[in-house]
Amino acid sequence: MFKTAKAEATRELLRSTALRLFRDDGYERTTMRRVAAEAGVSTGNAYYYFPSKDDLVHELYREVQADHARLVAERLGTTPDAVDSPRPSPTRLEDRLRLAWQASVEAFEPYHVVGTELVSVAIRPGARTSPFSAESTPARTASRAVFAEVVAGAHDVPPHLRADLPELLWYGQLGLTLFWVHDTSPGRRRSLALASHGAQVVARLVRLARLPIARGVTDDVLRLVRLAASDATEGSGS
Amino acid sequence: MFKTAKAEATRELLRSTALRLFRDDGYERTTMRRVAAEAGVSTGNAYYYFPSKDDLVHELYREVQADHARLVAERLGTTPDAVDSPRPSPTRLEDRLRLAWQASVEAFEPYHVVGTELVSVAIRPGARTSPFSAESTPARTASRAVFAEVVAGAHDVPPHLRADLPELLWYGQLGLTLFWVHDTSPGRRRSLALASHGAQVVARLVRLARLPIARGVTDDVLRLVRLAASDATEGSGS
DNA sequence: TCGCCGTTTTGAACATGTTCAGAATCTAGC
DNA sequence: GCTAGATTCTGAACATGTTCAAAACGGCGA
Repeated sequence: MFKTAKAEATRELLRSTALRLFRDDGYERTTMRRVAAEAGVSTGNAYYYFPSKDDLVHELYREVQADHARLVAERLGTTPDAVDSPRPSPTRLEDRLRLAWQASVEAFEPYHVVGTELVSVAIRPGARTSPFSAESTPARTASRAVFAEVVAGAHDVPPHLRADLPELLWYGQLGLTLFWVHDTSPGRRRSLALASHGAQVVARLVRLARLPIARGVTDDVLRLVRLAASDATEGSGS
Repeated sequence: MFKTAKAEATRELLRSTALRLFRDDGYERTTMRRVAAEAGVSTGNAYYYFPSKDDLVHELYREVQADHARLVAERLGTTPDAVDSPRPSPTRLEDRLRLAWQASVEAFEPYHVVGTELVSVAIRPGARTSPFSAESTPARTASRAVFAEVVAGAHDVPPHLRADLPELLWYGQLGLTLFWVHDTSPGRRRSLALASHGAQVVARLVRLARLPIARGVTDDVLRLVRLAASDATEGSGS
């Protein structure tokens, strides 16, 4: 399917229309009929390209995720064309993490009205739109890659943490998103504060993890993370 | 409304019918029409008692929450009638916490098929069925009370942690539930393991928090928890 | 140009969540 | 016992997500 150029155009028109309506009017008021009508096609045609409304939400999810990744790459100076780098990219974990988490708040901001549904839809396990499902592995991988880069470029992360820390930070991102959805403070100030203080705490804990006394608990935490991480990959096999 | 005894009976019949159907057939196949039909009343009548399908899911949420609280109370020996206590209730945080978290996996088990929707519905901020919303404060408070009791009866929790630790453990419960929803291992073995190892990690961290070196990061974590905790109470004011 | 076949599009139809005007039933006061 | 008013219940109607049989379109070989 989607062979011809016209088909691709129709699909893209539907996609952008849906995203605009989601952004401006929220989830419920964005009717499949309305999306189709505003795109100038029939209702059935929308379903030809997007099998369900959830799939349109999934497009939104991917868009926002991509925006976040782009924003972080820019600010970490990871973009290939580093022509203009007004300030050098930070190398401390705390700074890099704060930057990544706060960037997510910024990237998500235009879609705060649909945030709820975004999360609600994203959380459904069966749905192929869930970030935990096997079929959306690319999106999930991309999301985790952000934090892999955060850790990779930090000079103050001990070697034995480098492999699993990104996963842990990704869970933090999940929690931050959950908080953000419920955050009604102006400018999402509380979410930004949570991101900032969260980064500080993580950095301190990582620093502490170097000490011999912390060795035991560190190992335990890593084991726990690995246990949790194998969930999605193993659970969805059916 | 719901003045007469017959009305109360109808309401209860609808409630139990819905819960049974949710448990046996899942969310989607439990139609409002079907609930009404199997309860022997008209569709409209179901809406007289439960304004939306989400409200029926909310009943399920409350039921499961109550089951969890009851189970934990039994095993911690907190029940008023402590006539038969085969073994003394544990006083170590690790044991109490493991018990509480693992009990949640047990209590949720019958409803694993609807787990997804349970979480999905529970997470919606606007909805009065959300555990974060002001209107379901009782359920949320009850849920947190479980962990307040876990901490209260533990002999190995330093004083400066006692106030905020329950909140933190409640977040852990949230995470565990999220994991459980996606857990397809037989007997939910992975979730039980996560609960067990999680309890171990928490206990070790708490032990570590006594040391002077950990003072700084401990304070930061507590600040973070308080920041996160004020979310629900403040955000829902509108 | 014509006809074939895969691709794209249509609009009616269906099931479900939800609303609502009114019918049925019950209770209280006489 | 009887009526007025509140409570409880009904079933049709509506909007929306989704499906599907069939129409329209488009390119390609004869």
